[in-house]
Amino acid sequence: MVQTNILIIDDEEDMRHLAEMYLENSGFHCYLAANGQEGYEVLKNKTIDLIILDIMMPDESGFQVCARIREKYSIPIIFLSAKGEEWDKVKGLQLGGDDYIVKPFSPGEMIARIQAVLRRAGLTANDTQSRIQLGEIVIDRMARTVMVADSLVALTLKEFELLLFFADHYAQALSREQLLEHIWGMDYIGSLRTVDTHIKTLRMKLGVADYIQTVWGIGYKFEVQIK
Amino acid sequence: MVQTNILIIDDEEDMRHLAEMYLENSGFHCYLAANGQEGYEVLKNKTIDLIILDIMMPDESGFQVCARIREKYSIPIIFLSAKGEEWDKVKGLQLGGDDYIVKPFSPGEMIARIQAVLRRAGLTANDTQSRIQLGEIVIDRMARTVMVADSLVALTLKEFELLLFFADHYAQALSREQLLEHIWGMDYIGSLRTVDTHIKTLRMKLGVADYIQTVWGIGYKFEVQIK
DNA sequence: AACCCATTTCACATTTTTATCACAAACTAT
DNA sequence: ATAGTTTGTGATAAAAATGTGAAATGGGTT
Repeated sequence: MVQTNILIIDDEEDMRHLAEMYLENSGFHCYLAANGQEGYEVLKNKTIDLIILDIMMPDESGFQVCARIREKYSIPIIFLSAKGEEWDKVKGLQLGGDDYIVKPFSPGEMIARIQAVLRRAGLTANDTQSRIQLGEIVIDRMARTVMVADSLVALTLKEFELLLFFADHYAQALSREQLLEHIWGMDYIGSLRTVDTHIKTLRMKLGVADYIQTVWGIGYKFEVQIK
Repeated sequence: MVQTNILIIDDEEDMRHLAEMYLENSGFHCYLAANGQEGYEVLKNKTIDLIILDIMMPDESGFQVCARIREKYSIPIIFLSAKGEEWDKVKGLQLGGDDYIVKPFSPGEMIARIQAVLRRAGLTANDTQSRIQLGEIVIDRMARTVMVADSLVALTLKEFELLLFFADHYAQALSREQLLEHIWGMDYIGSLRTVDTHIKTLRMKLGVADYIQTVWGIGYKFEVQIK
């Protein structure tokens, strides 16, 4: 079984090593680069499955580096952004299968995002591709079962798909429109509030811990709470 | 009827009994050992077909136990690992036909893995391997016969193929489309509901225990129920 | 042709899921 | 604090999916 190789490009040494530590701990193998130039060298010589790329870097910005990488490679890229202000810029870009993480981030968030992106890219994120674990929740895509704290929870079709979509977009705020479009289909005509009802039942079934947070004025976000 | 004997080596009592329950429910016979030493004793005195071995154990680690077992036996071993961090160690080992399961696992996943490993290991013209046992059901691929609770049950072609496909995709939710495509052929044109009728007759013939579950909005799933 | 059996289709009963509404509660901005 | 939004939720109606008995179809055999 082949290891997943991740290239981290960030000018801050501390951040590089922090990310490396998180990732190595979860069984990924890391290559580090302090700037775009070093990154290109690694890309030339190693097989990289995913790139984590800081946006704010002195010489070339992350966006510039991304553009240059994209000339030759279609490797998924996850952006790291330091401040909230850059979010929308990243959002603005239509990045396809890619994603972005805002600092500071938790190990769990980082791993979840990476797995989600790898899953979308069709790579085997973890060996049992069928299973996703998020906190006390274990989702089995193949069996279409969900276990919460080691006991099986029965979900309906829509509930299951909702949870799966949240898992694939871990820690991202998702609008009702987005959810309806991806789970119900873009031809869905009906009330946005339908989502609310399903969120309600999902919350109930997933138990006391509030995995699904309300993002006021936007929609919902799935995240494992840190106690 | 030939029983498949499985030896479970794990220091945690709860985990031993959980695994035992899962396995006994699927028609396997289990021996339990709390450490390597106890395991060796069982191996000396009993015929074991497969070993489930926890990696993280206080005295001897699972890896050490594995090495000692391998000096004398070539019985397939499935590792149990508790944390993500150990994955890559397991990955690193070239374990041949063996496998590993990451906790927490679902009953379905465990059974599916065991079946897969047994099938791979069974390349040694051992006629027991054309047999698949799932709970009270024993399927003989070669003879194309099915026994439920030790008595022969006559299945039609489609019923048998359906059951076989379920067995080969144990604990997976399968859509009517998937079933039609693989059993009837992808050129099949007709009602999806045809599947329902065959499920109905299969359910009837397999007896009271509900092996075939309905997965609402998707299709069906074959699984031995835990009482 | 008549028969047997497996397979498919159909129609209707039953069950489960989904969508909507109305009102309560929570939040935001002034 | 107050008005105006937005979200939470229980109840209920509507829709969709499944279970099932019976009838129709089809292929092969006597």
